[in-house]
Amino acid sequence: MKPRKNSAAPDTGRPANRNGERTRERILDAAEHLFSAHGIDGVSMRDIAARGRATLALANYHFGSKDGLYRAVFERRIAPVSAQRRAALAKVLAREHGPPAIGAVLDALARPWVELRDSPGGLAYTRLVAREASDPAEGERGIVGALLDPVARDFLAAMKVALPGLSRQRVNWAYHFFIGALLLILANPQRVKRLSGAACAVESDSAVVSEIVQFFSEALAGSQAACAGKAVRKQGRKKT
Amino acid sequence: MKPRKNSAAPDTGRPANRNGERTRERILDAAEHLFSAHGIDGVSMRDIAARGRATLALANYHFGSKDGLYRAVFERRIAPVSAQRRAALAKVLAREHGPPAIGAVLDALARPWVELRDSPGGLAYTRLVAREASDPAEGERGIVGALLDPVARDFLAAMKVALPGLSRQRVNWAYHFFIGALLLILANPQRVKRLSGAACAVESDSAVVSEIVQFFSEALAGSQAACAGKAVRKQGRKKT
DNA sequence: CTTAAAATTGAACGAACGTTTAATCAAGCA
DNA sequence: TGCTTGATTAAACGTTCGTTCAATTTTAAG
Repeated sequence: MKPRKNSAAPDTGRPANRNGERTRERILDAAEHLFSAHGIDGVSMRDIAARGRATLALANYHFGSKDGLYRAVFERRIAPVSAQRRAALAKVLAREHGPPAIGAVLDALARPWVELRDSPGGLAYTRLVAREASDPAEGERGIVGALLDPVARDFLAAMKVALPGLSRQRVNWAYHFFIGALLLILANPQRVKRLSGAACAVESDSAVVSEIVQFFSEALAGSQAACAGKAVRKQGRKKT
Repeated sequence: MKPRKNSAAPDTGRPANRNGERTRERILDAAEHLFSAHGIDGVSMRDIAARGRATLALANYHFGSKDGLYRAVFERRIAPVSAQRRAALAKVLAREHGPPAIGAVLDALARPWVELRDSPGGLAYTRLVAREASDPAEGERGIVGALLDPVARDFLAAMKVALPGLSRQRVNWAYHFFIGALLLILANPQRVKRLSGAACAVESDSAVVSEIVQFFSEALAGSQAACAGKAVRKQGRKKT
């Protein structure tokens, strides 16, 4: 009678009511949009149910609680985008001659998110992820830690490989600065438009992510070259 | 009987109840802490009043409404920190020989915020500002636009002066990337700690802001040098 | 001391909140 | 056809929300 559980993989033998799946997704769409715009505490279950053309009780029936619905919104899209990021990273790391280019790593890190924005609801989802990752109370919910951190660690490791000349501290900081820049642009591009107007074309997400990747790539490549130069000048080795 | 108005400057002839001012500040302290931790919708007026050792009705008496209290929290600290930032910027721009150093501009931009964190409640305030600036609905409230944007435009102009070799687009993007990195570190350093552990010392705010300033300074100085080199090589002028 | 304004209180208002319950509907299977 | 099970509904649960009001206390001034 009562699922009351997140059925992330409904691969049970039961065919399950197809109509039920469709309403489930309608509610998820509504929740995704409203949560991303106003946060989990700024939206009521009634608002979500109404926007998803469903009953209040039905939303609780499918997701158990408001917190369950919030988590389900994240879990719905995380697998595909994480797979895309991992695949892009693997392709970058597959190069055999020399360390991977830092620009390619950063692109694999950010591009899947911005490509997600072209799909319906994708824009709202990226804003929701940005909101959650910036929330000081994020650790209590554990969503970021469970869904985003594993992939993040892979990219951190890849960045260290791509930047052998930089210290671990430097690479770590660079990662977090990069994520911070990306999240702010994803979450609130309105202020960029307000302050910079025509000087920054916020409309094209793809162009924006290219700008971020290029900026940080040049910064890190330059920093690594400077450090290598210092090392060569000081120690007289590492001529490869 | 009823003030119902924000008395930002209580310079009326009336001395006003001294005890009233103290409770006002107690309520503001409580609101600052709770709003920064859970957002405006994640906290009730009752929670705030209780933490400020005041009555629920008293909080509404002093600030009119929940939204008024939220705005009052921002307005209480914005003047000093903005003055500090403007003073620091003026000192940087006062140098007569050559354009100002970009690192000094960025330091004047970020340092007052991190210094604010040493005062009681300052840490909560910076997190609250970061939360508000990252909120997609920030434009509707207008707090950022009214209190933060004016100073931001001054720093944007100063950055263009400090980086004459870079295009306006590039400088604008750099500003927003810098703010994004800064806001994420201010709002949620827990994830940095979780992912990078001992590699990133999040404990010292001053060290963190130095790291950000250094990273972006080197990136921008390097980018400008590269562009200048290209220009010299291509066009053969601008030898000063 | 008197008095008016400011500060503070307890109590209540109606509305909205998340959650639950019991009943009904729709479908696949025996 | 009956039966089982998931999907869906209307209604209500008790709680908490922001706001308001009338009354009281505190303060500063005449």
